[in-house]
Amino acid sequence: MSTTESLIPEIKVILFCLKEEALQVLVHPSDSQNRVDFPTGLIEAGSSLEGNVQNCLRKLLPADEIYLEQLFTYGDGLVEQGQRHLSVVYFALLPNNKSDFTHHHVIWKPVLERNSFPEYELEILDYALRRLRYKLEYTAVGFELLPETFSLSELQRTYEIILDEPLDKRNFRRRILQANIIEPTTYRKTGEGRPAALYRYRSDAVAEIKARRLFP
Amino acid sequence: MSTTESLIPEIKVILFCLKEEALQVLVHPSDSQNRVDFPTGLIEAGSSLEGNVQNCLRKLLPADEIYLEQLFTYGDGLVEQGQRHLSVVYFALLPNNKSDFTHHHVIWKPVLERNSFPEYELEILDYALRRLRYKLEYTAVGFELLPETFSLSELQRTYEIILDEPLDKRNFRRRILQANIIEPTTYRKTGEGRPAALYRYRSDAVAEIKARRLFP
DNA sequence: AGAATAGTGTCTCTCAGACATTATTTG
DNA sequence: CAAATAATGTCTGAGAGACACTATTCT
Repeated sequence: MSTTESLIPEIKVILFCLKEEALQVLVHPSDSQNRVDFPTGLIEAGSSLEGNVQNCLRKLLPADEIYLEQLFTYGDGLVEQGQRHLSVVYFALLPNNKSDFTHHHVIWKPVLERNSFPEYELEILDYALRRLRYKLEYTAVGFELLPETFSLSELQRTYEIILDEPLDKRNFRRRILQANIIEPTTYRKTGEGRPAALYRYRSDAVAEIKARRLFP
Repeated sequence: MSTTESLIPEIKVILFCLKEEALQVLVHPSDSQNRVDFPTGLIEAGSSLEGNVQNCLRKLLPADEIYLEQLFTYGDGLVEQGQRHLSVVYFALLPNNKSDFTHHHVIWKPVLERNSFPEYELEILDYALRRLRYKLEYTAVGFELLPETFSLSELQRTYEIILDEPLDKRNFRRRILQANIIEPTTYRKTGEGRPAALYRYRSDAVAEIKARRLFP
């Protein structure tokens, strides 16, 4: 009942990225054992919540305008130094061609290495993952993890990694194409096999997807 | 950029209820025109966020343990008296047999009377409504607006009011029954027509529904 | 008997999932 | 021409939506 306790409003970001055939998250490594932590920042009253998150990320990596979504606000999370935190948690997606940077205070951790995470962080991570998987199904948010143009095979692989299950090639293509959110570009050759057509998502589909966001 | 501005964390509740064949929300009526406001409370560091919301509601009405769900956290909402608010918004559902109370600072307003609400409140309300409708589809949350036992017709009517569209009787019953979340009880007679079977939801289905909550 | 509401079953069409072969490029 | 990856179409089963009549109670 001590109303004298101060309540510190902060934001937290769960930033996902595809690296080395695995879904990874950005964390601050910690001195001892597995006390990793997600990037966190005090909320500055000067700008919007999303703005705060973008600012927080800009300090850690050289990418701007990242896909963001509010996840949940936790009020009874960590009690540290006798102070309570009110954490507004976001999740964010970083295209994999922008994930190669080095900043000595953050590293990538595969989400499947579950014992890298303390209990509380794991809970948040699981929830973020559920949301990501869920959105993937109805909103095709997978693009946000890829460069501007990509092949259907790459996109399918992205889905498979996130969902952690194999998908049927023909059914996948049918679904994606008839969702009418991507459009073809030109060709590209890799060293191996038949060249794949490259797609990008339709610029007007972005707005459409935003509008489809039931959970902004 | 003035970090000196203080940021006041608060909670807000959008409480829905079924009254007079309409979906209504609880608001503080305001002196002039249409400046209604949703119930709001400062966050006390002593208890959880949900606890804070329940406390806030207990001050306004004689009902306990109400269905709650976190909606969204707004950081750039109202700027009042030079202070910014950080509003964690919840939505809540009140069974219609508990909605008859009088408290001089709150009233019920039908959600369809859209011009009763100022712009910002309307935005929040719309979002809450979308979420409610959405959850109704996959989680059968409609029960939370009815007394403990109810007929299938009453349940269907509830759905129709919330979704604001007529539903087919046979399809509705099929869907609800095969979802396996309600069980029959005994009969009751109304003055009119054939008596309807009364149902309640399966107590073990409550846990199931909670588990199905993708968005806690 | 008439008014009022409860309760019940079938058909059709669309969509999701399983599934194997051909096409194009490189070395 | 062998290896590697891209691209393509059909069938089947399940579930959603449209639809009309019979059953039980009350006055």
